[in-house]
Amino acid sequence: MELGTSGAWPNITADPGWNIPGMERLETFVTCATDETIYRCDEPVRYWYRMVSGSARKCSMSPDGRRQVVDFLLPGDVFGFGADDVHHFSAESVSETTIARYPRHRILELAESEMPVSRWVCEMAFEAVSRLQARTLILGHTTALARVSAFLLEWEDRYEQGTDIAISLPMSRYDIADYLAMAVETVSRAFTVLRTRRVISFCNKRRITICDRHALRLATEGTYLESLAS
Amino acid sequence: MELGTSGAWPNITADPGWNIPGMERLETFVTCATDETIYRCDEPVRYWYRMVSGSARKCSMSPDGRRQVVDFLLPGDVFGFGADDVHHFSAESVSETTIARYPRHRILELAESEMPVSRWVCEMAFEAVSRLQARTLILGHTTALARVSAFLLEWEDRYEQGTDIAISLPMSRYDIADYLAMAVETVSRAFTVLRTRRVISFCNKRRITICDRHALRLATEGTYLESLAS
DNA sequence: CGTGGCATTGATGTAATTCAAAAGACGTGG
DNA sequence: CCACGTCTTTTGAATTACATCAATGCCACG
Repeated sequence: MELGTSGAWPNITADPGWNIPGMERLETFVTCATDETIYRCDEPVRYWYRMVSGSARKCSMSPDGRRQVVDFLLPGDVFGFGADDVHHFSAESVSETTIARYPRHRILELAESEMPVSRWVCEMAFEAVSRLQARTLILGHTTALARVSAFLLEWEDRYEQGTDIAISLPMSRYDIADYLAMAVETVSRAFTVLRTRRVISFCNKRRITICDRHALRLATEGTYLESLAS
Repeated sequence: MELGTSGAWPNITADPGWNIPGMERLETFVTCATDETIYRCDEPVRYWYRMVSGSARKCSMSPDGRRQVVDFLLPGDVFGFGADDVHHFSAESVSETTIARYPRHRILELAESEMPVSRWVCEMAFEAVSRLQARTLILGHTTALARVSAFLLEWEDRYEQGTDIAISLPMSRYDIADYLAMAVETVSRAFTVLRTRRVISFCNKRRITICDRHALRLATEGTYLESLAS
């Protein structure tokens, strides 16, 4: 999945449904270092984007300065698209990232004549819907432990790491907190509880292994692992 | 917007982008009383639906019995669609409702040949995305008062009630609680705080007027109206 | 006129935020 | 290589806000 940093690009045939005729002529690749801005809120939508490697976050800023992470983006995810012609969120890279981008108006033109492109746009939208719905269910949990557990299960599910057992969390605890709408300290405490009860273990602070998947699932329901307090 | 209960149906020309050639032959109308099931979770997707009048909710049930309201549906909203062929949520009417429904496979067939239909499907998906994103921002608020205030503002925005000043909340406090992921009592207390501080006023329990829109907006940021406690 | 579902209110315990501080990770430049 | 500063993560103590339990009021409906 890692494609390197720049220069000549191999064909992206790894992503299913990705060899859409006409699309490859529209795509250009860009690379981002960590914490670079991909697009800003209120900016006109010039491109649609597809994650090739790395990870990114989609954010919203409240007038009072609070940040919300609306979505984490992983390879295969298409983002920055929609009916509207201005971005309602900003997007930033979380780690070193490569992104394919497509001029918006040319995609829309192409979608008018090319049915496969049109169908592809639909599929992308459907995927975005299901990702957002999954996210809604996570945020719907009332306790901190349930939310963090649900987040880990979602992340494990989305983050296909090949045969690797450990899963990497490229984002900071702050990012996770802003994603789950809770304080950083609470996120950290939840991780600590899960670790001390041997539900997860740390390779390092941003790499974990899920030891007891069943306990994690129970934790999302708030039944097992009652609270953060011992 | 009220179309009556059955019999001959007028042309639905009120909804923008709604006279799609070929679509009207697919649509049939159904009416629901309050709290009727439109479709169940895990059921195969036979139809896609469009709200004509009334209101509905899309729900998810946790294994432990907790309910989450994923979305409220209002006239114009299209729901129950997606790439998948089983429903991942259930849908129930909140009040007396009329719904237009379209056989799923025939829509998909039609979308293959008819570009306007394909474009329409995209538009519906985009709308669903923006609705879900708005919802995510609401759930992202940390305090109860902020969430309830954000909900009211969203609802006012979506619920176009013509020239009427008051806005009606057809759903129960339980529905709101399950939508905002909080306890019913907390929702009730938030309403009470907003009422006693003259930010909103009640016509009756399910009909309110927003008196101080500015204060409501401030409340979503958690700055004004510090807490539920006096 | 009672019954049952919905809504509100009060009292209490618990869990999460907040404030504060320390420890760990990481890079920079001496 | 180590000292230093900054950022991230963790932990502790105090406070606040929410969930829960319990009770009452409120309608609508039979």
